[in-house]
Amino acid sequence: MELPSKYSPADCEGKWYEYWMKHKLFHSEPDHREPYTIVIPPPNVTGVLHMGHMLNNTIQDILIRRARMQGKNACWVPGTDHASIATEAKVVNKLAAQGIKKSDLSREEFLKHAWEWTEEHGGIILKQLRRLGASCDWDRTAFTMDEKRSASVIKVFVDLYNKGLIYRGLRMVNWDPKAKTSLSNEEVIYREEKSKLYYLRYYVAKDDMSGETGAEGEIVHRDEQGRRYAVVATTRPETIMGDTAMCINPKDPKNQWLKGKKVIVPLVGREIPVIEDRYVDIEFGTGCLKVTPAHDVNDHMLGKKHQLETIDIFNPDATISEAAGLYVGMDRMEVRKQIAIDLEAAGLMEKTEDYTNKVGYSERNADTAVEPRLCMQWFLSMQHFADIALPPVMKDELKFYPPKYKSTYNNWLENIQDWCISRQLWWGHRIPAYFLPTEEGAEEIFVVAENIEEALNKARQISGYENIQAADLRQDEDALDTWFSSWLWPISLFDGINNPGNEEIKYYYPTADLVTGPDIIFFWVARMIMAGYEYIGDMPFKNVYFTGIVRDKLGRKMSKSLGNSPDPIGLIDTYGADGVRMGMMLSAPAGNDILFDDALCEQGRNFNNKIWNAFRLIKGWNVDENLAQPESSRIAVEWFDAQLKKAIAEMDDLFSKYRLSEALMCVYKLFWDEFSSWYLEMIKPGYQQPIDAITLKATLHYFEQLCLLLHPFMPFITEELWQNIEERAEGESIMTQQQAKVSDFDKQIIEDVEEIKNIIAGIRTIRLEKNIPNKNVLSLEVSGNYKESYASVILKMANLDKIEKVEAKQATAAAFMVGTTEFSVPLGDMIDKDEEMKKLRADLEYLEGFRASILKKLSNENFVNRAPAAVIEGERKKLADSESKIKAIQESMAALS
RNA sequence: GGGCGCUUAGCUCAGCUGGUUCAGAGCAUCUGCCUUACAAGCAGAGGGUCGGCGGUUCGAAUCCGUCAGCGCCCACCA
Repeated sequence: MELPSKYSPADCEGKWYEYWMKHKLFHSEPDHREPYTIVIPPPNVTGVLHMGHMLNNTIQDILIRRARMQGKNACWVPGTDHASIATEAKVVNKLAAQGIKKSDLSREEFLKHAWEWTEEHGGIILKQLRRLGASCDWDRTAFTMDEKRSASVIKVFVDLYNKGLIYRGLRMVNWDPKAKTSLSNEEVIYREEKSKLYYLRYYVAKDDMSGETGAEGEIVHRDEQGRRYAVVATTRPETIMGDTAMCINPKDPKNQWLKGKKVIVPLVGREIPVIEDRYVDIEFGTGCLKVTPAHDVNDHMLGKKHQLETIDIFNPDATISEAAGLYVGMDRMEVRKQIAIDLEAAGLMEKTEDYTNKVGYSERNADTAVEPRLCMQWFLSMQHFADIALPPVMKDELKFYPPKYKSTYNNWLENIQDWCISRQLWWGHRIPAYFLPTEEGAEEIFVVAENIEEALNKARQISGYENIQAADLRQDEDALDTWFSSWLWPISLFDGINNPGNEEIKYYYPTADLVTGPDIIFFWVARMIMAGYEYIGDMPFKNVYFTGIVRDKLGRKMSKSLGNSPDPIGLIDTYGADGVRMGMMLSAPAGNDILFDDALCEQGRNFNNKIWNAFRLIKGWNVDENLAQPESSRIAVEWFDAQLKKAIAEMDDLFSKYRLSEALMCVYKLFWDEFSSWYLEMIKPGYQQPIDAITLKATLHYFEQLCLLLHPFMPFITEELWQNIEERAEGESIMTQQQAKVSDFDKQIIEDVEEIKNIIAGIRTIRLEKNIPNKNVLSLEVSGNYKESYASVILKMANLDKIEKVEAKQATAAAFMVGTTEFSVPLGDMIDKDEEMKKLRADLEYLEGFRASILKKLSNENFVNRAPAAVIEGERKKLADSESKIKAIQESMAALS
């Protein structure tokens, strides 16, 4: 068989993925084996693969493939999320491009467009995951809005409502004026922004202009006519139309004179009372606060406390409403500019100052500032859920990797606020609440039920509505927050809501690991834990692996606007899926941000070639059944066995700690350094010479074992090579082979060979320094002890003709030390005495310094008296070693001169 | 304002229940090699007083304090 010298991913990847699919190797059914389940964090149905997905899914695939190769029944369930607000926004934009306005469509018409869009773009991302090699059980592909998942959501809503945990109320919520929907607190991102602080004049109403000077410390403003006014500092002058009070701190000496007065809202001319509340910070601005109960969370709180009127001056799209009386129809941002000009012109603007404050933005509409708005919404009471979800994490029953996120989690749950679950959107699960017809202005009456029939039944039990018909019921227009379906994901995927206690949920739940980003710890992770305990009574997953954020090599977030986000599929085309997977993993310790660089994929690709070429070498050998196994090969085989077992133990430990990049590095070094650079060189027959059967068999076995260890990281090339190690039956795959289990190994031989390697390296260094080609045969002389039983390996690896024990080294030999033994290579007149002397002197100097420092330590009474015996013993040994080395060097120097 | 975390070779990071597995790894760099597995490679080499200062200790990258810089999360100062 003739193999090319470079591995070609394109020739292998598609082929083997199809093979795996054809033989249903990703599919899982409950059986007697231990289950190992991962549910994918469902990407947005219309999304495309980005680097974050690549990282996340590479990790999941590594975990799932490894579990499979350890005899577990591995099940990785894929799916997509309907992402209500994001998808709806995309559909709205697409329709707008076609000249269709959402407001011109009925709900049904809009949903038809949305489904079309979903079907057109849906699942692209899942197809892309196949290029990565993701071994998902595609037969189980789910969608958060498919039939089962939708039924689960509705059932849970009704259940929680019946439990009294869901309620409806008029609250101040975060309002996205672009999407015209409410948002949960978690969906608001605060950004620091440069703005202005406007100081406005609020004249005192019906001012008698008395009170020449107030009490001590009072500050009374007067204009040219002597009229008194208060100054209010605000960042939002456009909301003054909604002012219904001015508030001062009752203890504020500056503003005592305002007590009990009324002031006039500038421009608007309305009189509002001055109220007193200790909420107001005396030190901030002038100590006077304008109160706009409809448009600020704190003002709303003040409004309720002091029974203030609420004037909502905004329309849902944040243009000014009729109620404002001024600037009606204008956008809030425009009004801010205009009103500043008008206030200035009217002499009502005292001054402006530059100011930095935090403005909330919608997570999905990054350019739209969120507006606090009072409206009727549905909420989920969270205290109950916090109570059940906090302890298991704090007690490490459910583990977080890295554990630092426990504090974040704890912090959020201890300050939990109710979850606003309704969204004024159409794309999503419609809230199963049905309103009964009522008189205009009367309190609303509704029933919550899984479907219209049940709703009708419930409605008919309400007095006065015994004869109500389905057509009289009006379902709530709102949809549920996307996360209200995602939080059920680990349960609903196995139909555990609709069909509690079914075989699948019993078998696959709790899942093993969740792999996700820390950015959705509140949105999703915490809420899944809540739903898990509420509905199954158990954790949804045993471990959470938080990945970092993928950044570019300069540490910047990847973003479209920066153009620093590589196209994942393009990367796979260039470096191969295995190369890219390795590139991702090489720099991804759990929880750390990863600084992605193409060079890492290149390293991955290079590693592929290394593996490929090692295989070419082994495959190229001819076996001679009559050939005896050389001693050096016997040692090599024995040594590598230990080395392999050692690495397996290390990897096992690293995997148990979710240190995947270190596990990869471990097998990387095992393959490249130990196997390729040492083992293969030790057993390599001379050019065109045959190899003995025992060594070849062992080597093929080791190669296969290495492939098994590498497979979770690089599935394609390992399958390709595994299939070529020997003839395999159709349907067989490396995927389903079992990796070797951890076992004891010979530590001594590893230690011994390390010493032998040092001797070989010493000789190689001499060759390099003296410019002696590898093919020139040298001899080695030893003064002292060394592991003679390994002589055959040294002879072969260093190309020596003999190793002789001598009393003292020859004057014309280049020497080096390994441990306390001196080795030398006689070089005759090739030696440069001065050069050699210089080197020896430097070594001597270093050793003498070293000895001095130990002597100093050992003569320190405190040290000798207090340090443990073992430590002192160690120091004594160091001293003895250094002294024998010094002696050897002095002898060499004497011989040279 | 509250909380969490980070600072170790040029880069990315490991080590942090104190002492020969303590100064490490990978990449990058430098030197010499196109030696028939691999130049996407081989063989060698150099490189850090572990952010600053103070303390505890016989002994500190490791524990304590403090300062500086960086990052993240939470919070209603207009």
